Amino acid sequence: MEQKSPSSKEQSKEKSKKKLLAAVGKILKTKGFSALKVNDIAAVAGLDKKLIYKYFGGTDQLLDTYLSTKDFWSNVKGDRIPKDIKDGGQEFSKELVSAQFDYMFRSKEYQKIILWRLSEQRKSLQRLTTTQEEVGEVILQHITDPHFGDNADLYRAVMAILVSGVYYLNLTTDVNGSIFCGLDLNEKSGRAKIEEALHFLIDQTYAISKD
Amino acid sequence: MEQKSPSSKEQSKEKSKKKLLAAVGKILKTKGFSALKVNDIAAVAGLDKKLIYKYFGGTDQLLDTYLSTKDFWSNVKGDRIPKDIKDGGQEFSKELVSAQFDYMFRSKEYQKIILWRLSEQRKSLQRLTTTQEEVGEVILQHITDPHFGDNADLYRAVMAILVSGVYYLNLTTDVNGSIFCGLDLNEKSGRAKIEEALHFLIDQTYAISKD
DNA sequence: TAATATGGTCACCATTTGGTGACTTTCCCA
DNA sequence: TGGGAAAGTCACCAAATGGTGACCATATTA
Repeated sequence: MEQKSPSSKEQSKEKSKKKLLAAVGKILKTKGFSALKVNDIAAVAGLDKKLIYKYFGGTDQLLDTYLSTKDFWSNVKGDRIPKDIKDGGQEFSKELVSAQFDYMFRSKEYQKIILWRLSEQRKSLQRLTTTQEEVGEVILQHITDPHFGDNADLYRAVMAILVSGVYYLNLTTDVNGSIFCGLDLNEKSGRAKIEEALHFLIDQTYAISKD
Repeated sequence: MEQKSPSSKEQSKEKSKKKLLAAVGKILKTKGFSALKVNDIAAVAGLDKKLIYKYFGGTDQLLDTYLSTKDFWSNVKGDRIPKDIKDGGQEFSKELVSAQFDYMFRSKEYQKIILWRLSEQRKSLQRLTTTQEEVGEVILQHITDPHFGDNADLYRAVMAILVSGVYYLNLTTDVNGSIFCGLDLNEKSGRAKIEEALHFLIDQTYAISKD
């Protein structure tokens, strides 16, 4: 396979594409998905909107391309799944949930994408869901289902609640005041309390398999 | 204070106002808050959009009026707070969370408002948050804080997670597939599992105060 | 019953937004 | 070096959307 060195035209084109994709990210982070209009994207990119149609076919395809470049599971899956799990995944579960809680708090982009996914039907967003379910299913079937046996569904339900809680808590801090049940979710102390509770709940769930 | 019987004109006006408010609800339920445009609201109400400006001052005020008529805490607060709580609110907590889980599942309108609140800054939505926090605070301070003592914050954090989880799970069933951690949240069986887990987690949390 | 006030309609305008044809500029290559 | 291909710009159009003045119809009232 020969590697043709790109001409300056091709370089320019790729550069423009990247500018447009970057503009999408910037707008998403700052104003949310509803502000992703052709004119605005082009303006932020400093290019003519015609290029969006030329290079991507339209706004929708640009957004799909943008989303497909994002992989928000790299912070969780793969290398972070340890080989030797002796505790039925207890510590791993805690790490996973904590990582989600922390990562989403820091990544406004991820927050906006999750909100987007709650608001709009879109194949590329759907795919994100599917991927996450698939990754989750591997962990569940290989590690926790065997450990919990008859209670496998209980553990699944607990994780569904905790992960959902992590999502919602991070979504709500941005818009509403950051107070939830009297805890300030923008303060370290408040977030530490949540994390403590997450670990506590997971420990309690694992406790039932040690009767 | 004399009660003037309303003239037929006044009746007509009130009727039109109600039609407009009803149109808001209908659109919100079916298409979400982003579809709440002047033209569409007027069309659904079967009236001229000019009336929105005449009677409410504009779309924003119409929406605020709409939201202020809604009280989504009537299904929880007040009459449902029992007088004689012997268990530190354990059963009451379970009822509360279950009621939320169930109510939100059935009320698409409530779902859309919660999603709206995550998406847009708006005083009337903010007020909803404040009200909920206030109601919650009463319960927390009078019932659970005393019961949990030093662990009061842990209980608060647990409830924050559970309630958030309930919110998110009900939001996600609508848009993404309804599968979460392998559980189908549109099926009775899946929802029963979640409810079981909610109760389990609350029981486990109360268990720490009985060492 | 005639004047007035008000609910309600319609036509119209300005702005925003998505989308495209025609043009210019620049690079590549025969 | 000249012609073609492709990057990039600009002007323009159409539809959607927010907003308003002028008008009509009818109930109330002097």
